[in-house]
Amino acid sequence: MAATLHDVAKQAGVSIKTVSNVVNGYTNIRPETRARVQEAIDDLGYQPNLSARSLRSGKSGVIGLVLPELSLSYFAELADAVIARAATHGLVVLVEQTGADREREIAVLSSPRMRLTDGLIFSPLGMGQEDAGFLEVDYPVILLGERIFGGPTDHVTMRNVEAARAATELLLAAGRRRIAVVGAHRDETLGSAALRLEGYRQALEAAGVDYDPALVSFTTLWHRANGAASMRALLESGVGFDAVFGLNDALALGAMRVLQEKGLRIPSDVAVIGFDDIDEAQYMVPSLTTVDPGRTAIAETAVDLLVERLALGGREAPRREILVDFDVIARESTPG
Amino acid sequence: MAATLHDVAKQAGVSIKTVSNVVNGYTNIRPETRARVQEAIDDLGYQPNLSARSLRSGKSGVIGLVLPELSLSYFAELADAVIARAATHGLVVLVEQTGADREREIAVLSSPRMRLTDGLIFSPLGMGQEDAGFLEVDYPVILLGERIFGGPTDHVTMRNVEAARAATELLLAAGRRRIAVVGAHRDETLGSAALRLEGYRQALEAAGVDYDPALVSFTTLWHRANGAASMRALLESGVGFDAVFGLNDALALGAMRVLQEKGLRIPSDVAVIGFDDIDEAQYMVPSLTTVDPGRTAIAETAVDLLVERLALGGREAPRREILVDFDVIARESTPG
DNA sequence: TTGAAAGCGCTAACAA
DNA sequence: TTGTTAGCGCTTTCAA
Repeated sequence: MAATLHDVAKQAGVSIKTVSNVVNGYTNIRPETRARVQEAIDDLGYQPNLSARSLRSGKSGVIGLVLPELSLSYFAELADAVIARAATHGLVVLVEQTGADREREIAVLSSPRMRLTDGLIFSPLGMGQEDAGFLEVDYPVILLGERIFGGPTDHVTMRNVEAARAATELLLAAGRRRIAVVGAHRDETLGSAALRLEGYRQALEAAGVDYDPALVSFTTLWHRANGAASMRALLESGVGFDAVFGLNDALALGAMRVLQEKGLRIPSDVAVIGFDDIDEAQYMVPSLTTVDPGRTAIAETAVDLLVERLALGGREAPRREILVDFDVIARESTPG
Repeated sequence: MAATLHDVAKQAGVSIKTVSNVVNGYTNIRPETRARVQEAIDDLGYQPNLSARSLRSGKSGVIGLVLPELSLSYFAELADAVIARAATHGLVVLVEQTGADREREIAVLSSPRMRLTDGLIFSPLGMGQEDAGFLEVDYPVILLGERIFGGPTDHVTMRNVEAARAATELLLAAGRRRIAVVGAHRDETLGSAALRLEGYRQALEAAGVDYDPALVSFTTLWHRANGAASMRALLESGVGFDAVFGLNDALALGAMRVLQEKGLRIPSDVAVIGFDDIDEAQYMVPSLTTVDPGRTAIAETAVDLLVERLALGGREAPRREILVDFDVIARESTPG
C-alpha cells in the first residue's frame, strides 16, 4: 500500500497540514521541521495521490490533445511538439484520435472520458463552421486548424491563403503556367483545402493566368495513397500540366511517386511543391519544396494559451485568434 | 458548476446510490425509477467526476504510453495503434516522450506525473539490461522493445534476429555479397541494433559469406538524417558494396536518398532493404523493400496484456514474453 | 509556524 | 429495489 500524507505525518510527528506544506513547497516552515518531514517522505517513498489532489483542487495537470490520427506525419510532429511544450509547464498530455470523423469530434468534446483533463487542444477535420456551437463547453479549448473561424474559443492557425499563394507564386516565378492541384475538397469554403485552393487562385489571378478546373483534383483524407491516386487520375485525364501543388506533403509525395513511375522528370517535366514541411520531405529524391506552416510555433502557442486560460481559473478573458508565420522552403522538386 | 450525483438525486427524488446504480448500468432498478433518474441526468447534463471516481475506486481508466519520440514514424504508428486499441477497452492514453534518454526513462517510471495512470506501456531505448530492476514498480508495466529481456514485467517484442536474418537472406538470394549495414550501435549486445546485426551475421555465415566490419556503419538515433550521414561515410570510405541493410526504414530512406544523389541506381547498383514497414516506405522511388515487424500486433497485444493485468487487480500472475510474427515485404528497392 | 477539521464527488458495504 | 453512511487522500480555511 502506498504511503499517504497521514503516514508521513505520523512518522514525522507533525500534522498532515505540515506535510502538505512541505510537499507543496511552502516557505513558512521551520527548517528542522522541513527536514524531519522530508526524511519521512523519503523513508516511506511517499508519492502524492493525484486523483485525490485533483478531486480536491479541481485541476488534474492533464491536458487533452484531440487530433485526427497520429499516422499522419503532420499530426505526429504536432503532438511531439505539444507534449514537449506541455512538459515544460509540468503538464502531461492525453491523446485522442478522431479519425477526422465529425461525430467523433463532437462526441469527444462532451465525453466523460476527457473530463479529467483541465483543458483541450482540439484539432478537428470533420466538423465545420456550423458546428461552432459545440465548442461552447465549460473548460478551456484551444482550437487548431481551419475548419471553424470566429468560434467561442481561442484559435491558433496558419496563414493558409497567403502561404498557398506564396507556394503557387514560386511555381509561377519558375515559368510554370499549368499548375495542377492535388487534394482539393468538394463543396468547401472553409478548411485547409479550401483556403489553400483560394491562395492558389489568388496567385494565378495576380499573374494573369486562367484558372482551369480540370487541373484541380479532389480527394478526401490527405494520405500519400490519395495523392498517388489523384495523380494517376490527372495523368489519365490527359490534361496537360507542368507543375503540381500538393495541398500537403503526404499528397505531394504520393503524387511524386506516380510521376516518377510514369517516367516524368521532376522538376524539369513537372515541378512539385507541398505544404507542411514534414521531416521526410527533405530526404525524398528529389527533395520536396514545401511550405513550413509554423507547426512548432502552433503547438507551442496552443499550449501556452491553454496554460494562460488555466491560470485564469475560469474567469472570462477575450478570445484570441493567433496566426503564425510561414516559410517557403525551396528544394529540388522545383527549378532554380 | 457541474452537477453532482447529489443534484441528480435531489432532482429525481431518489437517493444518491440509486443514481450511482443507474450511471453504472446496474440491472436491479425499477424501469420507472431508472427513467426518472435518466431524465434528471439529461436535464442537468450530469457528467461523472472522474477524479472522484478514480480516488474512490483506485482506477483512473488512463494508461500511459512511454516512448522515445512521436516524430519517429515507427513510434507514431505504434501510438496510433495503441490508442485505437485502448479505446476499444474504454481506456484513454497519456503519452510521454523520453527522447531515448536513459535518465528520463528511469525517471518516468517513478514519476508522480504518471501516478494517475493505471498502468504503463513502456518502450525504452536508453535503458539497458542492467536497468531491469527499475521495472519493479507497484503498477503493471508492459515492456516493449529489445533493451531488456527477462525483466520482471510482461514483454512484447518482435523476432529481431530472425527477421533481420530473413532480410539479409533476401539480399543474398539476389546474389548480393557485399551488404553494408546502416545503423549499428557500438558496444551493444542487446537492443534492436545488436539483434538485427546478429541476424545479419547469421545469414552471412549460413551463406558462407565473410563478415566484413568495414561494411558496418555506426550511428545513434535512427533518424533519416543519420541514415544519410552513414551512407555518405560509407561511400567516402571507398569500401565497395552492392546492397544496404538499413536497420530501420528511416535509416534506409536516408541512405537511399544519398545513393541517388551520388547517381547510384537502386536496385541495380545497390539494393536496399529496411525494417519497420512505415507507411511512407511504399511511396518512395523506388519503393522500399522492408520487414513488417508486426507493429500493430505488438501494440494490440501490449494493450490487451495490460488490460488483463489491470483486471487481476494486483494479484500475481506469471509474466509473459510474447513474440509477434514478422513478414518480409519485397518491393522495388531489391531485385527480382 | 503548525494543527484540527471539513469536504471535494464518488463507490461500496451494509441496512432497510 | 433503494437508502444511509463511511471514507478514498488531499487541500484549505480557520484557529491556536
